[in-house]
Amino acid sequence: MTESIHVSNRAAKSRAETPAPRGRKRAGNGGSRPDAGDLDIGLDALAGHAGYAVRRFQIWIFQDFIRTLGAVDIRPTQYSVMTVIGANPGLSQMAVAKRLGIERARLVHLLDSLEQRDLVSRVRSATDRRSHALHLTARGRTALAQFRRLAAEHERHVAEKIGKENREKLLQILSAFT
Amino acid sequence: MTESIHVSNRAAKSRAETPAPRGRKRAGNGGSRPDAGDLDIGLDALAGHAGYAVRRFQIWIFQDFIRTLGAVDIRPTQYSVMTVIGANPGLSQMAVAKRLGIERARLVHLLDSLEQRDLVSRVRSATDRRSHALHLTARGRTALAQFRRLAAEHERHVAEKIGKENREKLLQILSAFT
DNA sequence: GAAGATTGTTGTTGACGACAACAATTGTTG
DNA sequence: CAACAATTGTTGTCGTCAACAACAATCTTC
Repeated sequence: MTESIHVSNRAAKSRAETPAPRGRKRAGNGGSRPDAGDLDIGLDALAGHAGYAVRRFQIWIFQDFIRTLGAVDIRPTQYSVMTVIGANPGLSQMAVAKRLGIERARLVHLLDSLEQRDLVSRVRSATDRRSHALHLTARGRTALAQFRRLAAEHERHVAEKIGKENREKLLQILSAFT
Repeated sequence: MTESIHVSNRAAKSRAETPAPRGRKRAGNGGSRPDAGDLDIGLDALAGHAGYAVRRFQIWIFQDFIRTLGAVDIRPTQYSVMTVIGANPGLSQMAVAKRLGIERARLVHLLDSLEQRDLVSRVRSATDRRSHALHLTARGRTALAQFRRLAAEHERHVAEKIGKENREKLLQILSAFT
């Protein structure tokens, strides 16, 4: 009962041909998305399926995010965690996990990593000694500012890819999920 | 360099509160998406990020797909594989993998599963004995027809969720990724 | 025909979601 | 106030998935 979508920023460069309808040749492209030579395979077979389009789009968008923020080694989930903490200092792990739809068990590892890099700090809450109050470190705050600039650059890539108006329309349509 | 999105169809029913701003109470909801009580946490912190919205939307859409096709135990990737094979009989595994952006190593297991259920058959190609020509079995064809009906029902859920026009606009915007 | 490429396969690694169990701590209730 | 239930952070397990690497069998090419 689980479905995953994984993304990498490495480029594929294979160039194979279907054995059955043999004939065409084409150059490799820079991603895992089917190139023009494959699009004539079942062109409309998956059209009209929102989930498939969204899946492929997400693969692309995560690829670009990871590539654009590659220099600072920050991935989408890490960025979202730091963003939420930065906007709401003192939040508990439980609160962050619920806000982002992350398992709290998963958040533990994410915070371990961010704390090791001195970007986030866990402070025992005085009012509820079970929980940790999460804060960005000074280093984390300046780092997040840089991440935001890179993320904005990534958003520009998205706008270039699907169009500025389409991106805004998309954000509007999906605003209920943010 | 990897990012994942996982989805489950189980319902969450936790109901915790942030320790810092203590006061509110609210009822649990039926999903992992943040409920209204959490939305006031960093409301606009992640707004404007297409990737996050798309991620959350995809989680929802996969949840619904898995739930809607739960009776036939077919998940999105399996459905896409059968759809492509059904529309293009005789395709090689390599061709299907490239078309769907799946690793051929991953497709091996997917086909193992589908072949075990007698939905897909691998036939050694006569022209290229390295490759397998993929076909739907008779059972697979009738099954796929049912899957399609359920998938259509799922698409109706999407339309209910974001609006009929918004769904069509979305499909149009993301048509380049299909 | 030998060297290189392709196809399907197996196995490994890492990220991720879902669960379960646990200690520490709170809250709740009799 | 004292048992009991619930919450929080943590650890560990399981299953899914993407990315790789290596391999045998099989083309392709020179």
